[in-house]
Amino acid sequence: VIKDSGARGARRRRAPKGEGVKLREEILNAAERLLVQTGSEDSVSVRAIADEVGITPPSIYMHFDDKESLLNEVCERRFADLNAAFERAYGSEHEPVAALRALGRAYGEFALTHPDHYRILMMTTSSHAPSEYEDESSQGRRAFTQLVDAVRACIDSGAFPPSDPAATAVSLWAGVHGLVSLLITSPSFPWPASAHDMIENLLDSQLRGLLKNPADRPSRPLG
Amino acid sequence: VIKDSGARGARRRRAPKGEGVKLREEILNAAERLLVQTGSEDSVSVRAIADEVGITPPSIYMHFDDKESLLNEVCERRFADLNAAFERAYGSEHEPVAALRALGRAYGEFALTHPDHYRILMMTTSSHAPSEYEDESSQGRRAFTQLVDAVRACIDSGAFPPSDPAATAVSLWAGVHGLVSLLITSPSFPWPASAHDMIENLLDSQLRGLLKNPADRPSRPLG
DNA sequence: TGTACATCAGTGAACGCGCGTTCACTGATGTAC
DNA sequence: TGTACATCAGTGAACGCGCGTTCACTGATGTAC
Repeated sequence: VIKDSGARGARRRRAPKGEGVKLREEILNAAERLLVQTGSEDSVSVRAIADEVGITPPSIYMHFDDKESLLNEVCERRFADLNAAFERAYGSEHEPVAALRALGRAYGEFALTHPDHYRILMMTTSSHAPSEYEDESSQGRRAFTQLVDAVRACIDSGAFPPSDPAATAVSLWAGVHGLVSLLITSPSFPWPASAHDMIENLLDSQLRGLLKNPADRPSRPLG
Repeated sequence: VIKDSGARGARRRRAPKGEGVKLREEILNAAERLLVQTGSEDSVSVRAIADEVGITPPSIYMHFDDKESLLNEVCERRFADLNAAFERAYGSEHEPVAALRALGRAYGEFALTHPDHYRILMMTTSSHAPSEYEDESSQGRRAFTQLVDAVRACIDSGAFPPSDPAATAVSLWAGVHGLVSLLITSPSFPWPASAHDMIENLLDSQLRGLLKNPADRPSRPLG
């Protein structure tokens, strides 16, 4: 049996000195691509990643200690994206409540645009990120801190009555997270409206519940 | 090597005629026990279940077509429990808003008492229950219908303004589901309060956002 | 410009593992006589 | 009450599979002379 020397069988050109980082990057991208395609962490095997890149499995270990640290890095990268989206959204509004709402919308959009990343980041007890939240500087902590700050701004402006901003932030986070994670988990559920409309409806009623004077709210039809 | 004939090595007494159902039940219980202990569907292998029961793996196939239908049955059983808890909670209150609140509380309690079942039921895209919600008579559908009915009662009583009860039910479901699923997924997150307090706080602000006249609400301290 | 050589990115083969499932079988239970 | 026999619940061994990881190696790249 003679191996054909086409693209499939071709041996990878060895990376020149100092360009090993390139392959490392390629591996991360491939892992991410597979995660999106299969939608399950379990299907992303070291072998599959190597195949996707066009290298052999052992090569992975030149660039990563083990599978866990590889996936860990993929996740941190995506969390950084979420933070970027948060900053864009928050910067786009000046009124504190509107800015808070923009955060909620951005969060939901992020989740529904990257459902597979979202599932891995937020819907699994990731063994490979044991101290995700313990590390003050982690991307996850940064995102939550920004949400708390946004709630505090609403309290400071007098739009919300005084209360623990962290507790309120948790309620808001819970609402949007709950909705998007249900949408991701159960797409075949008979949802009463589009994802977008349900997110807006949820933010409506959540923010109304938080306002000091609900009559102040920017009016939106409900019925 | 002589096998000791103690409890370990003892061959199982063959079930007498008509009592095959007993072993079937034992298998389901063992699968459930393992699910709770390991907290992961992946660790519940056919071999582990057989071991837990004290039989050999092939015996499983006398009672179930395959692993999938076994796990499917375990899940439906737990959903039935949720429905029972719903009925108890709803029956315990006569005022519609209080009854709705009782449902929310019961849901959260169910999730936090059986976190591993909850994860499997509500936090994974269960390949083994593809038509969970399409089947009108499924336990999952029953639970959601009860929630919608409770919301409708609030609207009918005049406590909530007229709106689509299903859409409002989704918002409430999202909130409590979001909170408990975050608690389950990220126990090491620096939560600002106890699970119980956060659920109450969430229900407070959610219900306040839904009431026609928020001043009517049963007063609870917030600060 | 030409040659010998060190480096080290990537390879090929293999390891031990646990998985779901199958198959021909064993042997206690219950029945027919 | 005693014996021959059919049933069928549960067994033991094996199947093929994909997994993460290891190891000694190969051979193109880049360098020293």
